[in-house]
Amino acid sequence: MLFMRQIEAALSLKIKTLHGNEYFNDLPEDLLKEIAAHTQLREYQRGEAFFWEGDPCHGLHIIEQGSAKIYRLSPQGRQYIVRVLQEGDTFAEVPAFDGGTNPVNVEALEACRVWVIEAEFLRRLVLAHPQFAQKILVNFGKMLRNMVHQVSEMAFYQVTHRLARLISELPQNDSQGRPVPRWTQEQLAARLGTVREVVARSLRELERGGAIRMEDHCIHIADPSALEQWAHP
Amino acid sequence: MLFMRQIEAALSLKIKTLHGNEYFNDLPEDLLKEIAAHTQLREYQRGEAFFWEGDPCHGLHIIEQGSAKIYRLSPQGRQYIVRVLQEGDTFAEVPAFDGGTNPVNVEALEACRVWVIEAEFLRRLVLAHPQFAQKILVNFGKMLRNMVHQVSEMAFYQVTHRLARLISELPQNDSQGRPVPRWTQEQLAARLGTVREVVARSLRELERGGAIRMEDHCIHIADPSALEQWAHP
DNA sequence: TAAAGACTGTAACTAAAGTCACACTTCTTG
DNA sequence: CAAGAAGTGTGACTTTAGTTACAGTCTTTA
Repeated sequence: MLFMRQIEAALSLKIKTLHGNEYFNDLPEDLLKEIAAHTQLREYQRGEAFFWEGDPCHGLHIIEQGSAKIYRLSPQGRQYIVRVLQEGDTFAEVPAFDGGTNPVNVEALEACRVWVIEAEFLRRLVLAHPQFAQKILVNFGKMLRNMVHQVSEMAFYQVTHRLARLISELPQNDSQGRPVPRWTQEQLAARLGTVREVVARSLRELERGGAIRMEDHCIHIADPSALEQWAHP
Repeated sequence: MLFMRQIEAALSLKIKTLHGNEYFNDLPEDLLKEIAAHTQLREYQRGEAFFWEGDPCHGLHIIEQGSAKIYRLSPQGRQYIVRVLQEGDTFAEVPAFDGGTNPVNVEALEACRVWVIEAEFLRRLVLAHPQFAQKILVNFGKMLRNMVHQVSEMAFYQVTHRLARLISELPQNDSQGRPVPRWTQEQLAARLGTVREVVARSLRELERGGAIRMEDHCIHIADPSALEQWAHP
């Protein structure tokens, strides 16, 4: 059994992190100090759950190090990955601000360090600092646009097209330029809302068409314009 | 060719409407008066577009009368209905608050009267009145939860199950208790992300199973628990 | 009220997605 | 380093979804 670990962190480190975050980067120094007092650093192992769907929400999360997946499970045990989180990404905004339970599961893909800012405190912050509220609002808008895109893509396109689009959008490196871990076929399938075998089939189809090339199980884009043809039919 | 019509509306009517809306119902009277000055009433015919995807946003919309659909179109011309709007519903919050273009198309299903509140003015309002911002935030959260649900339902369940769920959630009457217009098979299909013929097939399947009964093309729930079985497999 | 348009029902067929089975190849990790 | 776990490749098969086609019905509306 694995357990999340709470880490001691210096005030200065907390403030530095907040400074680097899109939500907090232009708030006054003394306010950051106050926020820092409601911020904790946590550590998770690969495969460990941050929280489960239906859990009460701990707070707003910011990934300091590592990566994670946001996903839902069907009653039959199938997984759908809503989003993959990289360093610097924030998540759990929705329950943090509406006070409801977590709508999704989140699990570490690699060992992770994560900042958690108390939800209750943030809701007070929103009421005191409207320009902060506005940033959250804009980000919620971005997420909603994204979701509308995701759901209509699922409705319109078949697996090979969605796979082509996913491949062409996969980041090769994280924000510090280090390579990100490659996706397994199982993960690609869960991201696309299908099963592993179908992804394998679609990969072969893209390879036969010359759009990609597999090299010891890594996907390389062989012909970007051919891939684009697949992605935008 | 049809054209949207701008309607003169008394200040008192505008204020009465704002009072009845979840976003504005607890703002002070003199502020409502100011908002009303930035609010217009518009009228649309059945089938007329409110706006198109990619258009700049006019403002926050509130349906005074009628119903409408929010949808996206595939390059092949397939339609996916993101949401159906009834009286009292608000929409276009996302572009109104993030200042971007409309992410979706909206079209009147019946003749509509719609209030439009200037986007530019609302963005100033958010900065001046944090409790207003918070309401928007909570509503954005509700929409995001909804979208996560929609996309994972699409990934997990097949058409007949999604159809069963849709049928069991279809409102029979609007907020004033008047019957809402029934959905065509084409519309059901667009809502579910499939095509008309498949919906027809699935309807027959649900009928053979005794969950529903068709009576001159209207869907009646014959056995609620059987329908639940289909909806939550 | 006749014609056009929108909607429904259904069958036959094709294509895409999902399931099952199993061999093979890495990676952990005791 | 050996054993197990996790991941991959692939073929055969079943099921579900999408396409095509066309007849019949109901509603507008000229």
